[in-house]
Amino acid sequence: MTTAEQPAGAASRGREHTRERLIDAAFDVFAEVGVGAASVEAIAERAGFTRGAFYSNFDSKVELFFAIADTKYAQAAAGLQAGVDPIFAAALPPGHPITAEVVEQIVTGVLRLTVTDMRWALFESEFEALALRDPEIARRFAGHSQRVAEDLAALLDGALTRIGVRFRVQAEQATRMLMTIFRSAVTTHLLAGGGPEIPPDRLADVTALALLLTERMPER
Amino acid sequence: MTTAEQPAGAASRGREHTRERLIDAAFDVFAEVGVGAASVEAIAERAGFTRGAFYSNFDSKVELFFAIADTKYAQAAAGLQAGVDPIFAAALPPGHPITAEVVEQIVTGVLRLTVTDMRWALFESEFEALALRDPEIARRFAGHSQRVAEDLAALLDGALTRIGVRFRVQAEQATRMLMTIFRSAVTTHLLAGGGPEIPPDRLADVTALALLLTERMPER
DNA sequence: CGAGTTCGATACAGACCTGTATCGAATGAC
DNA sequence: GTCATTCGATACAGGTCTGTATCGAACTCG
Repeated sequence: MTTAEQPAGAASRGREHTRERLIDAAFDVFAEVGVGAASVEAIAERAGFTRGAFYSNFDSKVELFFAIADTKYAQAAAGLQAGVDPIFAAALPPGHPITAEVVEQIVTGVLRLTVTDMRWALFESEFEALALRDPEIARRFAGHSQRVAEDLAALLDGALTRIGVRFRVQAEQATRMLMTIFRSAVTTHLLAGGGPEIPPDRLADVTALALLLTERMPER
Repeated sequence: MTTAEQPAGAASRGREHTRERLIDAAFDVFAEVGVGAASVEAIAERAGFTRGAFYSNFDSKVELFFAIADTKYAQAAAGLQAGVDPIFAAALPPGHPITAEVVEQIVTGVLRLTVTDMRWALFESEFEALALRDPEIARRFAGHSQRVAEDLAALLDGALTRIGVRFRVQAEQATRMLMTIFRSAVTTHLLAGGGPEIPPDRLADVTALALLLTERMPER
Protein backbone atom coordinates (compact mmCIF):
# COMPACT_ATOMS: atom_id res chain seq x y z
CA MET A 1 0.00 0.00 0.00
CA THR A 2 2.81 2.33 0.80
CA THR A 3 4.50 2.08 -2.57
CA ALA A 4 1.55 0.96 -4.67
CA GLU A 5 -0.40 4.16 -4.20
CA GLN A 6 2.39 6.42 -5.35
CA PRO A 7 1.04 8.52 -8.21
CA ALA A 8 3.34 7.68 -11.05
CA GLY A 9 7.01 7.69 -11.71
CA ALA A 10 9.85 8.77 -9.69
CA ALA A 11 11.77 10.05 -6.73
CA SER A 12 9.03 10.26 -4.13
CA ARG A 13 10.87 7.98 -1.78
CA GLY A 14 11.55 10.65 0.78
CA ARG A 15 8.54 12.81 0.10
CA GLU A 16 6.52 11.81 3.14
CA HIS A 17 9.66 11.90 5.18
CA THR A 18 10.34 15.49 4.17
CA ARG A 19 6.79 16.47 5.05
CA GLU A 20 7.14 14.96 8.47
CA ARG A 21 10.40 16.69 9.16
CA LEU A 22 8.92 20.00 8.11
CA ILE A 23 5.92 19.42 10.36
CA ASP A 24 8.07 18.55 13.35
CA ALA A 25 10.36 21.50 12.73
CA ALA A 26 7.41 23.86 12.43
CA PHE A 27 5.97 22.51 15.66
CA ASP A 28 9.21 23.46 17.39
CA VAL A 29 9.53 26.85 15.79
CA PHE A 30 5.88 27.74 16.36
CA ALA A 31 6.25 26.87 20.01
CA GLU A 32 9.39 28.96 20.32
CA VAL A 33 8.49 32.18 18.56
CA GLY A 34 4.81 31.85 17.68
CA VAL A 35 3.16 31.24 14.34
CA GLY A 36 3.19 34.83 13.20
CA ALA A 37 6.87 35.35 13.88
CA ALA A 38 7.93 32.04 12.38
CA SER A 39 9.28 32.57 8.89
CA VAL A 40 9.15 29.89 6.27
CA GLU A 41 12.91 30.07 6.10
CA ALA A 42 13.31 29.42 9.83
CA ILE A 43 11.07 26.36 9.62
CA ALA A 44 12.80 24.94 6.56
CA GLU A 45 16.22 25.56 8.04
CA ARG A 46 15.26 23.85 11.30
CA ALA A 47 14.22 20.82 9.26
CA GLY A 48 17.51 20.87 7.38
CA PHE A 49 16.06 22.15 4.10
CA THR A 50 15.72 25.39 2.25
CA ARG A 51 12.54 27.24 1.37
CA GLY A 52 12.36 25.33 -1.89
CA ALA A 53 11.49 22.16 0.00
CA PHE A 54 8.79 23.97 1.91
CA TYR A 55 7.01 25.40 -1.10
CA SER A 56 7.34 22.08 -2.83
CA ASN A 57 5.33 20.46 -0.03
CA PHE A 58 2.97 23.13 1.22
CA ASP A 59 1.14 26.02 -0.35
CA SER A 60 1.40 28.32 2.62
CA LYS A 61 2.20 28.52 6.30
CA VAL A 62 -1.48 28.17 7.10
CA GLU A 63 -1.73 24.85 5.31
CA LEU A 64 1.28 23.63 7.24
CA PHE A 65 -0.35 24.81 10.42
CA PHE A 66 -3.44 22.75 9.73
CA ALA A 67 -1.30 19.75 8.87
CA ILE A 68 0.42 20.05 12.23
CA ALA A 69 -2.89 20.30 14.04
CA ASP A 70 -4.31 17.19 12.33
CA THR A 71 -1.18 15.19 12.98
CA LYS A 72 -0.67 16.19 16.58
CA TYR A 73 -4.29 15.92 17.63
CA ALA A 74 -4.42 12.41 16.24
CA GLN A 75 -1.29 11.53 18.19
CA ALA A 76 -2.74 13.09 21.32
CA ALA A 77 -5.97 11.11 21.01
CA ALA A 78 -4.02 7.88 20.65
CA GLY A 79 -1.84 8.71 23.64
CA LEU A 80 -4.94 9.43 25.68
CA GLN A 81 -6.45 6.00 25.14
CA ALA A 82 -3.17 4.25 25.82
CA GLY A 83 -2.35 6.21 28.96
CA VAL A 84 -5.40 5.59 31.10
CA ASP A 85 -4.79 2.05 32.32
CA PRO A 86 -1.32 2.75 33.75
CA ILE A 87 -2.72 5.68 35.67
CA PHE A 88 -5.45 3.51 37.03
CA ALA A 89 -3.01 0.85 38.14
CA ALA A 90 -0.74 3.37 39.82
CA ALA A 91 -3.50 5.19 41.68
CA LEU A 92 -5.33 2.08 42.81
CA PRO A 93 -3.24 -0.96 43.74
CA PRO A 94 -5.35 -4.08 44.27
CA GLY A 95 -7.25 -3.90 47.50
CA HIS A 96 -6.59 -0.21 47.97
CA PRO A 97 -9.55 1.69 49.46
CA ILE A 98 -11.27 4.45 47.49
CA THR A 99 -10.09 7.67 49.04
CA ALA A 100 -10.25 11.28 47.97
CA GLU A 101 -6.62 10.97 47.04
CA VAL A 102 -7.37 8.21 44.58
CA VAL A 103 -9.88 10.43 42.85
CA GLU A 104 -7.34 13.24 42.70
CA GLN A 105 -4.69 10.94 41.28
CA ILE A 106 -6.94 9.66 38.56
CA VAL A 107 -8.28 13.04 37.58
CA THR A 108 -4.93 14.81 37.50
CA GLY A 109 -3.30 11.80 35.88
CA VAL A 110 -5.77 11.74 33.03
CA LEU A 111 -5.60 15.49 32.57
CA ARG A 112 -1.81 15.35 32.42
CA LEU A 113 -2.16 13.08 29.42
CA THR A 114 -3.62 15.96 27.44
CA VAL A 115 -0.41 17.96 27.76
CA THR A 116 2.48 15.60 27.25
CA ASP A 117 4.78 18.30 26.08
CA MET A 118 5.08 22.00 26.86
CA ARG A 119 5.28 22.63 23.13
CA TRP A 120 1.81 21.22 22.92
CA ALA A 121 0.47 23.72 25.45
CA LEU A 122 2.10 26.55 23.53
CA PHE A 123 0.74 25.28 20.26
CA GLU A 124 -2.80 25.06 21.57
CA SER A 125 -2.63 28.52 23.04
CA GLU A 126 -1.38 29.79 19.70
CA PHE A 127 -4.14 27.90 17.94
CA GLU A 128 -6.74 29.56 20.13
CA ALA A 129 -5.26 33.00 19.63
CA LEU A 130 -5.38 32.60 15.86
CA ALA A 131 -8.90 31.21 16.05
CA LEU A 132 -10.08 34.35 17.81
CA ARG A 133 -9.42 36.33 14.63
CA ASP A 134 -10.07 33.86 11.83
CA PRO A 135 -13.43 32.06 11.52
CA GLU A 136 -11.99 29.21 9.47
CA ILE A 137 -9.33 28.54 12.08
CA ALA A 138 -11.98 28.89 14.78
CA ARG A 139 -14.04 26.21 13.08
CA ARG A 140 -11.14 23.79 13.06
CA PHE A 141 -10.15 24.65 16.59
CA ALA A 142 -13.67 24.03 17.82
CA GLY A 143 -13.75 20.69 16.07
CA HIS A 144 -10.52 19.47 17.60
CA SER A 145 -11.41 20.79 21.04
CA GLN A 146 -14.82 19.20 20.98
CA ARG A 147 -13.34 15.83 20.05
CA VAL A 148 -10.79 15.99 22.85
CA ALA A 149 -13.46 17.07 25.32
CA GLU A 150 -15.71 14.18 24.36
CA ASP A 151 -12.93 11.62 24.59
CA LEU A 152 -11.86 12.96 27.91
CA ALA A 153 -15.37 13.07 29.32
CA ALA A 154 -15.98 9.45 28.41
CA LEU A 155 -12.63 8.43 29.82
CA LEU A 156 -12.99 10.29 33.09
CA ASP A 157 -16.58 9.29 33.64
CA GLY A 158 -15.73 5.68 32.93
CA ALA A 159 -12.75 5.71 35.23
CA LEU A 160 -14.74 7.19 38.09
CA THR A 161 -17.61 4.79 37.60
CA ARG A 162 -15.16 1.92 37.93
CA ILE A 163 -14.31 3.05 41.44
CA GLY A 164 -17.86 3.86 42.47
CA VAL A 165 -17.56 7.61 42.18
CA ARG A 166 -19.67 9.91 40.00
CA PHE A 167 -19.85 13.53 39.00
CA ARG A 168 -22.37 15.78 40.72
CA VAL A 169 -23.03 17.52 37.40
CA GLN A 170 -23.09 16.31 33.81
CA ALA A 171 -19.88 14.55 32.85
CA GLU A 172 -19.33 16.91 29.88
CA GLN A 173 -19.70 19.96 32.07
CA ALA A 174 -17.48 18.59 34.79
CA THR A 175 -14.82 17.60 32.30
CA ARG A 176 -14.94 20.97 30.59
CA MET A 177 -14.41 22.71 33.90
CA LEU A 178 -11.58 20.44 34.91
CA MET A 179 -9.85 20.86 31.56
CA THR A 180 -10.17 24.61 31.77
CA ILE A 181 -8.76 24.82 35.28
CA PHE A 182 -6.01 22.40 34.37
CA ARG A 183 -4.98 24.32 31.27
CA SER A 184 -4.96 27.49 33.30
CA ALA A 185 -2.64 25.85 35.81
CA VAL A 186 -0.30 24.78 33.03
CA THR A 187 -0.27 28.28 31.62
CA THR A 188 0.47 29.77 35.02
CA HIS A 189 3.29 27.29 35.41
CA LEU A 190 4.78 28.29 32.07
CA LEU A 191 4.38 31.98 32.81
CA ALA A 192 6.29 31.49 36.04
CA GLY A 193 9.15 30.02 34.05
CA GLY A 194 8.45 26.48 35.09
CA GLY A 195 10.11 23.53 33.39
CA PRO A 196 8.64 20.62 31.47
CA GLU A 197 7.26 18.94 34.58
CA ILE A 198 4.22 20.30 36.35
CA PRO A 199 4.66 19.87 40.10
CA PRO A 200 1.59 18.59 41.96
CA ASP A 201 1.20 21.76 44.01
CA ARG A 202 0.51 23.66 40.80
CA LEU A 203 -2.62 21.57 40.50
CA ALA A 204 -4.16 22.56 43.82
CA ASP A 205 -7.11 24.17 42.08
CA VAL A 206 -7.64 21.09 39.93
CA THR A 207 -7.74 18.76 42.89
CA ALA A 208 -9.99 21.10 44.83
CA LEU A 209 -12.39 21.23 41.91
CA ALA A 210 -12.23 17.47 41.46
CA LEU A 211 -13.37 16.97 45.04
CA LEU A 212 -16.17 19.51 44.71
CA LEU A 213 -17.36 17.87 41.51
CA THR A 214 -17.47 14.26 42.66
CA GLU A 215 -19.34 12.13 45.16
CA ARG A 216 -19.55 8.47 46.11
CA MET A 217 -22.19 6.56 44.25
CA PRO A 218 -24.94 5.33 46.56
CA GLU A 219 -24.56 1.66 47.44
CA ARG A 220 -27.35 -0.66 46.57
CA MET B 1 -0.69 71.05 38.32
CA THR B 2 -1.57 70.15 34.81
CA THR B 3 0.32 72.99 33.21
CA ALA B 4 2.81 73.73 35.97
CA GLU B 5 4.60 70.42 35.67
CA GLN B 6 5.32 70.72 31.99
CA PRO B 7 9.04 70.31 31.53
CA ALA B 8 10.15 73.54 29.94
CA GLY B 9 9.32 75.50 26.86
CA ALA B 10 6.85 74.97 24.22
CA ALA B 11 4.12 73.31 22.25
CA SER B 12 3.26 70.40 24.51
CA ARG B 13 -0.37 71.35 24.72
CA GLY B 14 -1.58 68.35 22.81
CA ARG B 15 1.18 65.98 23.75
CA GLU B 16 -0.77 63.99 26.28
CA HIS B 17 -3.74 64.08 23.98
CA THR B 18 -1.74 62.55 21.15
CA ARG B 19 -0.46 59.83 23.42
CA GLU B 20 -3.97 58.97 24.47
CA ARG B 21 -5.22 58.82 20.94
CA LEU B 22 -2.35 56.56 19.95
CA ILE B 23 -3.06 54.31 22.91
CA ASP B 24 -6.75 54.05 22.11
CA ALA B 25 -6.04 53.42 18.44
CA ALA B 26 -3.51 50.74 19.27
CA PHE B 27 -6.01 49.09 21.60
CA ASP B 28 -8.42 48.82 18.68
CA VAL B 29 -5.86 47.63 16.18
CA PHE B 30 -4.32 45.11 18.57
CA ALA B 31 -7.75 43.66 19.23
CA GLU B 32 -8.51 43.44 15.53
CA VAL B 33 -5.35 41.93 14.09
CA GLY B 34 -3.17 41.11 17.08
CA VAL B 35 -0.05 42.78 18.37
CA GLY B 36 2.34 41.05 16.03
CA ALA B 37 0.39 41.88 12.90
CA ALA B 38 -0.29 45.48 13.90
CA SER B 39 2.11 47.77 12.09
CA VAL B 40 3.13 51.10 13.52
CA GLU B 41 1.68 52.70 10.45
CA ALA B 42 -1.74 51.10 10.97
CA ILE B 43 -1.84 52.31 14.57
CA ALA B 44 -0.79 55.84 13.73
CA GLU B 45 -3.22 56.04 10.85
CA ARG B 46 -6.09 54.82 13.02
CA ALA B 47 -5.28 57.62 15.45
CA GLY B 48 -5.21 60.15 12.63
CA PHE B 49 -1.45 60.62 12.59
CA THR B 50 1.54 59.38 10.67
CA ARG B 51 4.39 57.26 11.92
CA GLY B 52 6.26 60.41 12.84
CA ALA B 53 3.85 61.04 15.68
CA PHE B 54 4.30 57.51 16.93
CA TYR B 55 8.08 57.57 17.06
CA SER B 56 7.93 60.98 18.65
CA ASN B 57 5.91 59.54 21.54
CA PHE B 58 7.08 55.96 21.91
CA ASP B 59 10.35 54.17 21.41
CA SER B 60 8.82 50.96 20.14
CA LYS B 61 5.62 48.99 19.83
CA VAL B 62 6.45 47.15 23.04
CA GLU B 63 6.59 50.37 25.02
CA LEU B 64 3.23 51.34 23.62
CA PHE B 65 1.90 47.94 24.57
CA PHE B 66 2.95 48.43 28.18
CA ALA B 67 1.43 51.89 28.20
CA ILE B 68 -1.87 50.42 27.06
CA ALA B 69 -1.73 47.75 29.73
CA ASP B 70 -1.07 50.25 32.51
CA THR B 71 -3.82 52.57 31.35
CA LYS B 72 -6.47 49.96 30.74
CA TYR B 73 -5.82 47.95 33.88
CA ALA B 74 -6.15 51.10 35.94
CA GLN B 75 -9.45 51.89 34.23
CA ALA B 76 -10.62 48.33 34.79
CA ALA B 77 -9.81 48.47 38.49
CA ALA B 78 -11.74 51.71 38.85
CA GLY B 79 -14.73 50.29 36.98
CA LEU B 80 -14.68 47.26 39.21
CA GLN B 81 -15.04 49.24 42.41
CA ALA B 82 -17.78 51.43 40.95
CA GLY B 83 -19.79 48.58 39.49
CA VAL B 84 -20.43 46.41 42.50
CA ASP B 85 -23.14 48.33 44.28
CA PRO B 86 -25.50 48.51 41.29
CA ILE B 87 -25.18 44.76 40.84
CA PHE B 88 -25.96 44.25 44.46
CA ALA B 89 -29.04 46.42 44.26
CA ALA B 90 -30.30 44.68 41.14
CA ALA B 91 -29.78 41.16 42.44
CA LEU B 92 -31.21 41.78 45.87
CA PRO B 93 -34.15 44.19 46.13
CA PRO B 94 -35.00 45.10 49.73
CA GLY B 95 -36.69 42.22 51.50
CA HIS B 96 -35.72 39.71 48.83
CA PRO B 97 -34.80 36.29 50.21
CA ILE B 98 -31.33 34.86 49.69
CA THR B 99 -31.67 32.24 46.99
CA ALA B 100 -29.22 30.37 44.83
CA GLU B 101 -30.21 32.69 42.04
CA VAL B 102 -29.11 35.72 44.00
CA VAL B 103 -25.70 34.18 44.47
CA GLU B 104 -25.47 33.44 40.75
CA GLN B 105 -26.51 36.97 39.88
CA ILE B 106 -23.92 38.52 42.11
CA VAL B 107 -21.09 36.25 41.01
CA THR B 108 -21.78 36.53 37.31
CA GLY B 109 -22.48 40.23 37.63
CA VAL B 110 -19.16 40.94 39.30
CA LEU B 111 -17.28 38.75 36.85
CA ARG B 112 -18.88 40.55 33.93
CA LEU B 113 -17.33 43.74 35.24
CA THR B 114 -13.90 42.36 34.44
CA VAL B 115 -14.70 42.18 30.74
CA THR B 116 -16.58 45.31 29.82
CA ASP B 117 -15.53 45.16 26.25
CA MET B 118 -14.69 42.33 23.89
CA ARG B 119 -11.57 44.23 22.92
CA TRP B 120 -10.47 43.81 26.47
CA ALA B 121 -10.81 40.04 26.32
CA LEU B 122 -8.83 39.99 23.09
CA PHE B 123 -6.18 42.22 24.56
CA GLU B 124 -5.74 40.07 27.64
CA SER B 125 -5.50 36.92 25.58
CA GLU B 126 -2.87 38.60 23.43
CA PHE B 127 -1.07 39.75 26.55
CA GLU B 128 -0.94 36.20 27.85
CA ALA B 129 0.28 34.81 24.53
CA LEU B 130 3.13 37.31 24.44
CA ALA B 131 3.94 36.63 28.07
CA LEU B 132 4.42 32.95 27.31
CA ARG B 133 7.48 33.81 25.23
CA ASP B 134 8.93 36.88 26.91
CA PRO B 135 9.88 36.84 30.61
CA GLU B 136 9.66 40.61 30.96
CA ILE B 137 6.14 40.63 29.57
CA ALA B 138 5.34 37.64 31.77
CA ARG B 139 6.45 39.58 34.82
CA ARG B 140 4.14 42.47 34.00
CA PHE B 141 1.29 40.19 33.10
CA ALA B 142 1.59 38.36 36.39
CA GLY B 143 1.59 41.64 38.27
CA HIS B 144 -1.56 42.93 36.62
CA SER B 145 -3.33 39.58 36.92
CA GLN B 146 -2.46 39.26 40.57
CA ARG B 147 -3.80 42.70 41.32
CA VAL B 148 -7.09 42.03 39.55
CA ALA B 149 -7.41 38.68 41.28
CA GLU B 150 -6.89 40.24 44.69
CA ASP B 151 -9.37 43.02 44.06
CA LEU B 152 -11.92 40.59 42.80
CA ALA B 153 -11.45 38.16 45.66
CA ALA B 154 -11.99 40.90 48.21
CA LEU B 155 -15.01 42.18 46.34
CA LEU B 156 -16.66 38.81 45.89
CA ASP B 157 -15.95 37.62 49.39
CA GLY B 158 -17.28 40.86 50.81
CA ALA B 159 -20.40 40.73 48.71
CA LEU B 160 -21.18 37.17 49.69
CA THR B 161 -20.56 37.86 53.35
CA ARG B 162 -23.10 40.66 53.21
CA ILE B 163 -25.78 38.15 52.24
CA GLY B 164 -24.70 35.47 54.68
CA VAL B 165 -22.99 33.21 52.16
CA ARG B 166 -19.39 32.08 52.18
CA PHE B 167 -16.93 30.15 50.03
CA ARG B 168 -16.25 26.54 50.87
CA VAL B 169 -12.58 27.06 49.97
CA GLN B 170 -10.23 30.00 50.34
CA ALA B 171 -11.62 33.14 48.73
CA GLU B 172 -8.53 33.56 46.55
CA GLN B 173 -8.78 30.03 45.25
CA ALA B 174 -12.50 30.25 44.64
CA THR B 175 -12.12 33.56 42.82
CA ARG B 176 -9.28 32.26 40.71
CA MET B 177 -11.37 29.32 39.62
CA LEU B 178 -14.38 31.45 38.86
CA MET B 179 -12.32 33.91 36.85
CA THR B 180 -10.74 31.13 34.88
CA ILE B 181 -14.04 29.47 34.04
CA PHE B 182 -15.57 32.82 33.21
CA ARG B 183 -12.76 33.82 30.89
CA SER B 184 -13.02 30.48 29.21
CA ALA B 185 -16.72 31.06 28.65
CA VAL B 186 -16.01 34.45 27.12
CA THR B 187 -13.41 32.95 24.83
CA THR B 188 -15.79 30.21 23.75
CA HIS B 189 -18.39 32.85 23.05
CA LEU B 190 -15.98 34.81 20.89
CA LEU B 191 -14.82 31.70 19.06
CA ALA B 192 -18.42 30.91 18.23
CA GLY B 193 -18.73 34.32 16.61
CA GLY B 194 -20.76 35.79 19.43
CA GLY B 195 -21.41 39.50 19.70
CA PRO B 196 -20.48 42.00 22.39
CA GLU B 197 -23.04 40.68 24.84
CA ILE B 198 -22.53 37.39 26.64
CA PRO B 199 -25.87 35.64 26.97
CA PRO B 200 -26.55 34.07 30.38
CA ASP B 201 -26.64 30.52 29.04
CA ARG B 202 -23.00 30.88 28.06
CA LEU B 203 -22.28 31.15 31.76
CA ALA B 204 -23.79 27.83 32.76
CA ASP B 205 -20.43 26.53 33.93
CA VAL B 206 -19.82 29.67 35.93
CA THR B 207 -23.11 29.43 37.77
CA ALA B 208 -22.66 25.71 38.36
CA LEU B 209 -19.24 26.36 39.84
CA ALA B 210 -20.55 29.25 41.93
CA LEU B 211 -23.09 26.95 43.53
CA LEU B 212 -20.52 24.24 44.19
CA LEU B 213 -18.18 26.76 45.75
CA THR B 214 -20.58 28.48 48.15
CA GLU B 215 -22.66 27.62 51.18
CA ARG B 216 -24.87 29.44 53.65
CA MET B 217 -23.07 30.72 56.70
CA PRO B 218 -24.21 28.98 59.86
CA GLU B 219 -26.68 31.10 61.83
CA ARG B 220 -25.76 32.06 65.35
C1' DC C 1 6.88 90.67 18.58
C1' DG C 2 10.84 87.75 18.01
C1' DA C 3 13.52 83.57 19.22
C1' DG C 4 13.75 79.04 20.63
C1' DT C 5 11.65 74.70 21.22
C1' DT C 6 8.61 70.94 20.53
C1' DC C 7 5.80 68.03 17.77
C1' DG C 8 4.38 65.68 13.89
C1' DA C 9 5.03 64.96 8.64
C1' DT C 10 7.93 63.39 5.05
C1' DA C 11 11.78 61.22 2.87
C1' DC C 12 15.17 57.66 2.93
C1' DA C 13 17.99 53.50 3.74
C1' DG C 14 18.06 48.92 5.19
C1' DA C 15 16.29 44.55 6.59
C1' DC C 16 13.11 40.73 6.03
C1' DC C 17 9.89 37.84 3.99
C1' DT C 18 6.99 35.89 0.52
C1' DG C 19 6.09 33.50 -3.71
C1' DT C 20 7.62 32.19 -8.32
C1' DA C 21 10.62 30.57 -11.81
C1' DT C 22 14.43 28.06 -13.11
C1' DC C 23 17.98 24.61 -12.63
C1' DG C 24 20.39 20.33 -11.40
C1' DA C 25 20.60 15.91 -9.30
C1' DA C 26 18.66 11.66 -7.92
C1' DT C 27 15.45 8.05 -8.96
C1' DG C 28 12.59 4.65 -11.09
C1' DA C 29 10.61 2.78 -15.52
C1' DC C 30 11.37 0.62 -19.74
C1' DG D 1 21.58 2.36 -20.47
C1' DT D 2 18.48 5.91 -21.61
C1' DC D 3 14.66 8.80 -20.63
C1' DA D 4 11.27 11.10 -18.03
C1' DT D 5 9.86 12.75 -13.70
C1' DT D 6 10.08 14.50 -9.18
C1' DC D 7 12.09 17.00 -5.49
C1' DG D 8 14.72 20.34 -3.41
C1' DA D 9 18.20 24.30 -4.11
C1' DT D 10 19.02 28.76 -5.93
C1' DA D 11 18.07 33.14 -7.95
C1' DC D 12 14.95 36.87 -8.57
C1' DA D 13 11.23 40.35 -8.18
C1' DG D 14 7.98 42.65 -5.35
C1' DG D 15 6.16 44.11 -1.16
C1' DT D 16 6.05 45.61 3.71
C1' DC D 17 7.89 47.13 7.86
C1' DT D 18 11.18 49.51 10.88
C1' DG D 19 13.90 53.25 12.53
C1' DT D 20 16.31 57.53 11.58
C1' DA D 21 17.09 62.02 9.77
C1' DT D 22 15.39 66.17 8.19
C1' DC D 23 12.02 69.78 7.67
C1' DG D 24 8.25 72.97 8.61
C1' DA D 25 4.67 74.75 11.48
C1' DA D 26 2.77 76.01 15.84
C1' DC D 27 3.24 77.44 20.26
C1' DT D 28 5.55 79.72 24.62
C1' DC D 29 8.14 82.67 26.87
C1' DG D 30 10.63 86.72 27.49
